[in-house]
Order: sequence, then structure tokens, then C-alpha cells
Amino acid sequence: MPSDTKRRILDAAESLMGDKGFTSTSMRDITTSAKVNLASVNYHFGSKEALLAAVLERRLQPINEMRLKLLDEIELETAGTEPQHHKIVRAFLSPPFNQQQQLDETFLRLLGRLHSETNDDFRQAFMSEYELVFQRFAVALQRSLPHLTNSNLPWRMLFMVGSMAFTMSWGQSMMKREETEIKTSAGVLEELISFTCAGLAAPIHRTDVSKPPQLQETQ
Amino acid sequence: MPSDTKRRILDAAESLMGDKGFTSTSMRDITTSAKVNLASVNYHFGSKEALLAAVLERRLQPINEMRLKLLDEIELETAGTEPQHHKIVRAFLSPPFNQQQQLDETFLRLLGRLHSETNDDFRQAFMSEYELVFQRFAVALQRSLPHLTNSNLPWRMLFMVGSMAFTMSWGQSMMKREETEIKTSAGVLEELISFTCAGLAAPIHRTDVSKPPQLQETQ
DNA sequence: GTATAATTAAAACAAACGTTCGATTGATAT
DNA sequence: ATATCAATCGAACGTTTGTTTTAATTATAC
Repeated sequence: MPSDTKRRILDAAESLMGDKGFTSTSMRDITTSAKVNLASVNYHFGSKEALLAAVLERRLQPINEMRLKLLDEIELETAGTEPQHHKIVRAFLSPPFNQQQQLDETFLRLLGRLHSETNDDFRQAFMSEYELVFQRFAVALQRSLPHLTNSNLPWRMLFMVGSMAFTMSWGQSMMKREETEIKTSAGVLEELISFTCAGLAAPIHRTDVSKPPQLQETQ
Repeated sequence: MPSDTKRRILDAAESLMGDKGFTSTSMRDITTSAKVNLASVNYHFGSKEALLAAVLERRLQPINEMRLKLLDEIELETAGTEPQHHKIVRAFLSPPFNQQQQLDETFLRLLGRLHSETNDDFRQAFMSEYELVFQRFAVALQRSLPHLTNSNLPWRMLFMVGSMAFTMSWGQSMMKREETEIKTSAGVLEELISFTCAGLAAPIHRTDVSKPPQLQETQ
């Protein structure tokens, strides 16, 4: 029987870092919660930062695999009635929300935090693993929304990821507010997809100078 | 001549926390960069967390004031040719991008980080200061987009804030990539407004169960 | 001028941090 | 039984953390 120490550490780290953030979660927090010895983390993972990488890897790899698989299926379809970019957006946004385990909710928060809490080197390494997925979806979106240019698309995809990440870190506390009616991950996902599709497909901004829209080009 | 120690501390804290995050920025980092004594922070502000609150307050108050002022002006207008929700979205999104000083770019990053890096108590206090602004814009948006319900609107506003926050923390590094064509804050703002307006105005998602998961919804 | 308050300076504080160490365990293979 | 080796343990390492204390310095008021 293989020891489950590594899994316990990963679970505890995922949960705690999702709650309090990376730097605010100490090794002692993690090992206490996981009921393992303090030294185990460095023994099994090498460092605290490497532990974070392992936590992310465990969840992100199947998510990105699923994204690419869904995109493959879309591109193999001979014809479809639904607008292509709806399917593409769904292929990108749904995998993180799909897993049905309980732990995933904390992972969503960690993922949401990640984009703004690690140092630049780490983010660089993290993004490089994302690049393939990002690139393939950029090509697919550009094809299905021809009015988008190289100038617009990267920004709109940034907005998409921003909405997604923000939903991940705030959605849970949002759903707990009694006045909020949509209370399931699936419902939020549908709302997020609608919003994102419309945003991506928005008409391109006229660089029309005849009607300066209130503020202009400070630099 | 009043001492400029407080301002130097605020400037240094804003810059460093924007770069490295709150928890990863130490008091010694701040006081060294500001060329003041270590104890000055606690003397003038009381604690590290209170310093962060002061940093945010200094910038956020004029931003939120401007948001409400712009919204007032919109609501006083007798008639307008432009869709109302465009103006409302612009009133909300443009103030953080408006200030022309150099320091503001680091503040944008700090603001973007803030949404996902502080503890819950602090976020609660921070959000309460936001609540008035949020509430007024929610009412205005609902009025100008009648097809939105209490069920949709809070989520779509969350998506809007998410795109905005993400743009704040990543926009600067995004503009430095050579393949990115839009390279000014004003240009990014216009793109963000277009995206957000379209997302907010998106048709509501039919909770139609007869055709459940994968495809539907031609907008 | 001196008295009084406000600010800065230097030093120290205890606590918490990530990491490393040598010893010990427990199973597997020889 | 003995050697081996990965895994776990308690303890300590040297730093760094935010904060506090006490003294010196500067500005303000009388």
C-alpha cells in the first residue's frame, strides 16, 4: 500500500492556499492540517513553491487536456447549426467547472488567486504551460469571428480569462448571498458563457476621432 | 513645511505592493525604498494592514467619487442618442484609467491584486466601501437593460469587475508584448468597454431543460 | 529664551517563516 | 538475520517578519 502522504499534503495545500492564498499559508498550516510531519513537504516536493506547482499540475493537466479534446471535436465537426464561437468558448470555460468533486471548489479559488499572487518567475513558468492551449483557442476564435483582428483578440481573451478567474475566486461567496438566485456552478457557467460570447463577438471599436468619447489617448 | 514622510511611505508601499503583492512586501522593503525609518510606518499608520488601507483609500476615494459624479450626470441628461448602458459602463470603467500620473500604473496592479490577495475581513471592509457605488450602478444598469433580472445582473457585474481587475494587473505586461497592437491605456479601456457592454447586454440564458448541455442559443 | 509636543532614529523584541539535519522506523530483498 | 532504502520523525537552523521601546532630534508654542 503506497503511502498517502503526498495526496494528503496536496489536498491540504490546495484547500488552505485556496482559502488564504499562497504566501499567507505556511508550511506548518499545511502539515498540521494534513496530519503529516513538517519535513515531509520538502522531502516529497522539494520546496513550498514546488508544492504549489504540483497542486496546480494535478488539477490543471486534466482540465487543459479536456479543453483541447473538446476543441478537437469541434474542429472535426463537418457542420454545425450553432455559432462556432459559442462552442469554442464553452470548450474553454466549462472544464474547470465540470469536475464534480467537493474539493474542486477550493481549487477554483486557488486558480483564481494564482493569477495575482505569485512572483513573476512562477507566473512565467505557469503561463508557458498555458500557452499551447491559449494559442490554439486564439486561432479557433479568430477563425469563427473574422471581424476580430490581432489587435483585438488578445485583449478580449484576456477579458475572458479575467471574468473566469474572478468567478472562480468570488463565485462561491457570491452564491451564498441570499439575494443571488443562480446558485449552481452549472448555472453560473452558462451565464459566464453568454457574457463572454457576447463580449468576444462585440463589434470592433471604431477608432473614429470625429467623436472623441470623453477621454483620449494620454500618451 | 510638513514632513513628506507619510507620502513617501504611501508611494513606496503602493509601488512595491503592486509589484510583489501585499504579503510579499515587507515593512523593511517599504521603509528602505521610501528612505524612512522602519518605525515610521507604525508611527504614522499603526500597522501594515492599516497602511494598505491608507494606500487604497488615497486612490480609491477620488475614483469612486468620479464614478458617482459621472453617473449623476448621465441620469440628469434628458435624452441621449448613445445607448444608456454604454455611458454607464464607461462611467464605471474609465475613472481608474484616467489619472495620468506615472504612479498610477502600479496602483492599477495593486488594485487588481487586491481582489484576490487579502484576508476575508479586509476584503469585507473593502467591499463595504464599494457597496454604495456597486448598488447605484446596478440600479442604473438594470434600468437601461430591462431584460436583465436580479438573477443575471449581479453575476454580469462580477464578470465586468473581473475583466477590469484582470486588465489592471496584466495589462501593463500585456502591452509590452511586441505583437500586441493596442498599447495605450485609453485604447485598452475602449476595448474593455466594448467587451463589457456587449457582455452585459447579452440575451439572457434560457433555462431550457429539453436540450440540455452542449449546443443551443443562437443569439 | 525655555517648555512642549511631534517626529525621526537606532535597537531590540518575540514570533513565525522555509528549510535542513541526523536519527529512527518499517518494509523488501538478499 | 542482515543490509538496504525510502519514508517519517523531532529538533533545530538561520532569517525574516511586524511591532515595540527608548533615546535623540526637530518643530511649535509660550
